[in-house]
Amino acid sequence: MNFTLDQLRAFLEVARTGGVRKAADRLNITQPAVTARIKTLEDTLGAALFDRSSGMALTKRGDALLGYAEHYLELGSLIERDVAGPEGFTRLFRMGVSETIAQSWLPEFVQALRAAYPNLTVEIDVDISRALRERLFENKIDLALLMGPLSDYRVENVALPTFDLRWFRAAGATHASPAEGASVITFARDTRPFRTLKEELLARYGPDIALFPSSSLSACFRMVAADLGVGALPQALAEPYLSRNEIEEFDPGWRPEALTFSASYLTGPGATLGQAAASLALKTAEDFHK
Amino acid sequence: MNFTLDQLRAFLEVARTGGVRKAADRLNITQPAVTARIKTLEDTLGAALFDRSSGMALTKRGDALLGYAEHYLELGSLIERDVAGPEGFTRLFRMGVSETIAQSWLPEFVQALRAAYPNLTVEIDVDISRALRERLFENKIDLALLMGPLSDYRVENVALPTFDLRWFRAAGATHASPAEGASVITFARDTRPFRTLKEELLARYGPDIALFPSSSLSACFRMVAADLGVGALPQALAEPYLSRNEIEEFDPGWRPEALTFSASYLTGPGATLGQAAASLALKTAEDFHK
DNA sequence: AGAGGTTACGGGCAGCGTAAGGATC
DNA sequence: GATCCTTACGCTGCCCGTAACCTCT
Repeated sequence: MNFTLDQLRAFLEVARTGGVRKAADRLNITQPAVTARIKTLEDTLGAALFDRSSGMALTKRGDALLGYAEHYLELGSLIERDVAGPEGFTRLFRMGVSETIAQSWLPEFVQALRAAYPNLTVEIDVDISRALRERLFENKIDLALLMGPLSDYRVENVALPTFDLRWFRAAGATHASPAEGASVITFARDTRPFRTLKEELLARYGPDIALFPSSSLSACFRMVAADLGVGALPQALAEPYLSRNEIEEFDPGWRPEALTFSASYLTGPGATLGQAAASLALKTAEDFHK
Repeated sequence: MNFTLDQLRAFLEVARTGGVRKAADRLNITQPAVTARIKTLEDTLGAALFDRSSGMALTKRGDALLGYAEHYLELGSLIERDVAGPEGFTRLFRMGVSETIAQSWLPEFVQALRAAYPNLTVEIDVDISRALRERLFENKIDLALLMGPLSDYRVENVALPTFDLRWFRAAGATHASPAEGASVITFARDTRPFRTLKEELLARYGPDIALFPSSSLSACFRMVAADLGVGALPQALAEPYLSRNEIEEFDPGWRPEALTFSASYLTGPGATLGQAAASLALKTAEDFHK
């Protein structure tokens, strides 16, 4: 009579999602592996846990196991929280990061994370915030560093320092300005800053302003330097271009509102590491912003 | 972060007994295996659990783990009790049996046990009750079928049918009787029946009665049949010798008191199987005694 | 035919026992 | 030197992923 935590996790995930395939996705293992775990668990317990005839429905015994299994995993995360040391976290930690952060203090953060948890395998996924949100809810990433807090009861948000947006243009292009019809280069379509900026520009200058969204922030800066338009971009990332004299800041009389970021993770058992990493991200970001 | 129930069991046993060696004894594995389990557990938790400098004392973290580990094992036995089926008991079940029972309904009991729990590996150890008692407290056997209830708060006793003792002599040896100085053949030295019988004989017939203790009950019967003395032996085991006309019963005017047996097991988590087996033993014994 | 679950199979790794090696009293 | 605990090592058995198979719609 010896079952493992992995088996119980697989059991719970199948019971919750109602399918072996979905459970396998969430557990990051192959689908036959989930089948095998369930089968082994059923063998060691000597009882059928699922009724396969109508699509993996819980049997009576499976239902009885449900509560115990949850209790088990809770205990596991309590141990993780109260007795495990930093070196105990030997596993994959998947982060989703929006590009603004990836371009600023992400390296320092990863370094700090690896120093604090030396056995952690860190996997980084740079994408737009909307995609990160989805991936977080799908449990495909453990921590998301993205724009704005996520308002969902399942999510814990740690507010990060904001990024001020400033106007930039190619160095010496003294007349370029949105007021004079210059194109505006900014974030990828489908992001919140893009939409608010678009509305703001429409309200201030009418419908003729062209917006060039780019999925790469550094591409934005390079396009600004090449005088393809002016940019409303994070001040914190402009320094290298400014010091190389490729771009210059200017003031058209207003600024887009600052970008708010948060470190967000799903709550519930197993969130210990997400919580710790979010705090560390906040600390790193504060150091970075002086 | 993946620890095993086996690791927690080893941890608990070392913490309780204060030694790796003793823990290994109780867990029925070698001592290096215990070391390895503890080490692996410490590695996966990334924290030292024992302070080796002064003989395996718990560290602060080890102490914190203690309560959680106990809770874990409790949950494990709850699952065993509530969701596992009979086929789930795939393990070694060690029984200690006193010879009287081994000679009577033990085969039927083992058969019934194996039918109820087909995956059980049953190990049988026939010895005198005093030795069985020790082995039970050392956790070297899971169930003891022995004489009399064990009065200890750790032990649960299920009363079994008693065995009446009768007097037997060789068939046709009409004059053999303890009153006429015949030797008395009975149980092994160091058993309770031996002592009470000895006192009784001393009180009734004086110090001249020779007592021949034998460690084998069937040897007792054969010695009686060979007219080496008379026997005070369990009636229930006499039938084959009576029907083959090798021995006969006689009445010297009194009988030793009946033997009381019990199925005894240690209480606590993990006693599910002991409890079930004890009930089954009672049922089998009652059937045997008609 | 396609989606979802199980079975077959080969490779890697973990955990056991035996045997040898410290450390501490 | 005796008593514990740990390390070394070969072996077995488990569990994963790949790939083929089954079954129901």
